[in-house]
Amino acid sequence: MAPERRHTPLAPSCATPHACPRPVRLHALSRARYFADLPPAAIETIDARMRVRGYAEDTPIHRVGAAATHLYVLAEGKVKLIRPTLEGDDVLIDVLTPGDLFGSAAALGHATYPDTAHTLTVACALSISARDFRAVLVEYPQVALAVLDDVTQRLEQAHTTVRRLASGTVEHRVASTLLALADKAGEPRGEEILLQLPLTRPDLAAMTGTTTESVSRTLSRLRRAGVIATGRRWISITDRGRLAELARH
Amino acid sequence: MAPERRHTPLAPSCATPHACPRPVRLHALSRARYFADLPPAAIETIDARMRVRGYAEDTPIHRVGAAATHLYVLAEGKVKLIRPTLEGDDVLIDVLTPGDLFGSAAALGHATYPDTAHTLTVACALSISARDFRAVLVEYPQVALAVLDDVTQRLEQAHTTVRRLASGTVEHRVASTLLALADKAGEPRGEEILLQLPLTRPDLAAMTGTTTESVSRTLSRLRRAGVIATGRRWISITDRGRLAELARH
DNA sequence: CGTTCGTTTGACGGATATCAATGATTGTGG
DNA sequence: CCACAATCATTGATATCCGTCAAACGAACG
Repeated sequence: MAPERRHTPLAPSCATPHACPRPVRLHALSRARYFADLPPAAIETIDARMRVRGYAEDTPIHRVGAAATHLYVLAEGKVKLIRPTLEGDDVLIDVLTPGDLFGSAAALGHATYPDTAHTLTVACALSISARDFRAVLVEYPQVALAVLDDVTQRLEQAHTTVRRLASGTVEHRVASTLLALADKAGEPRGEEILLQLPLTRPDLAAMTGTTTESVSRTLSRLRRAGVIATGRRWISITDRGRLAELARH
Repeated sequence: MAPERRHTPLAPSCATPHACPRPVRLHALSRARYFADLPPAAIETIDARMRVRGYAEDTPIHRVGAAATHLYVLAEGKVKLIRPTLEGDDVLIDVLTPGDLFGSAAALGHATYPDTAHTLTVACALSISARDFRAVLVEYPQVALAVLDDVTQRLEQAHTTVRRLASGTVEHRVASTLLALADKAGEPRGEEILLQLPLTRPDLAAMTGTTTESVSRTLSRLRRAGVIATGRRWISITDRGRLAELARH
């Protein structure tokens, strides 16, 4: 079935944690969609108010229930947003990629974070206090508009997720979740699209509202159908068209 | 079981459609959280850029796929946001109450609306073109912050909905959906909380990701347990504590 | 009074959660 | 370099929840 068997095709998380030198910071800032259109001087000003920190793989950046003091902009790596249910199991709300804003509860005067941000890979995030953030928004209205655009887009995305979860069979949900992930964090590898995420079966189950076993069974079926290739903590999409077909019908 | 049987306890939608006189408009504007803190002069300025329209019950305000030209602020009534799945059935994404912003795709440069806004009751909405809206945001940074707060809050809400849909049985989802609705549109009626919404079983099914029949069965069970009282297009919560119990456990 | 729409209930089969065990991959320490 | 432990993934068997089909019922409206 699968042309060949590979081991961990994911690019190694070789970036050194806890090291984000100033050029990297500035680059990250200018790449973040909020600041892309600002003059370099303004970016420097904003940079002065932000702090940078690197995080190792599988590390919490902020935890649910903790005091919400800072906002974050993801500069490098992938981060998952998880929200605990009252029964103890977590739901994977969203996967963040560089440029995404998170921890925005802080800007709202919320006392605590409603969810936990957890690194999937080695990551680097910029943080800014809620007060400073609001000051920047007032000072640069175009930034406020850009942030608003981003959050609105995320809201759309969340609504799409709601639609996804509310409809269809496990196979539908898994297929369309894989497509969404491919769009967000997929990397073309010749014919296939490799999901550059160390996602486990429990992670996928938490995203699709099902169980580890059902996800495994579904992926096995898709693998036998030649639509995807999977391994330990990685998934590659070999037939995007057919996958979209399965998600839709 | 139920102490007494009532017919349509919902307050009649007696407001005259298509009539939103200027004082009502100004009141609505100042009540909308975006403009609450602005001086009256600023509110008048903004009002000048907005148009008002009344809508009859069960009427679309904007349809999915239509050109996204305007944003709306709900001034009166209740509106549901629905998004069609590719299979034809709709998913009820959110229920809007006065003060809520919707149609915000227009502000993002999206060509078309990603969802349909449909009135549940007689309603009144203010509309403003995307261009004018952005102008207002630049002119009044505090408004931009307020709007950002609102959208962020809605994002949180959407994430909560995702969590709800991704976990538990139909009974869990129905119970927690009822609680969310009670918080948003509930009206205390002595001991009980009446949901001031003409929600049908299909509507609830579209919110909880299940079928009309399953919703009906679940509600019947809850009714027999004395937790709620139901009728044609209305639901009342008689034992909020127990309902929360069912949603949690 | 009859029609219509919303709701309820029953029966049945299939999808899926659950329980349980096995297999595969990675990393660790000898 | 190998063996072991730990983690992740897979597969099977079974019970059950829930979606589907079908029919009857009740309230609202003209």
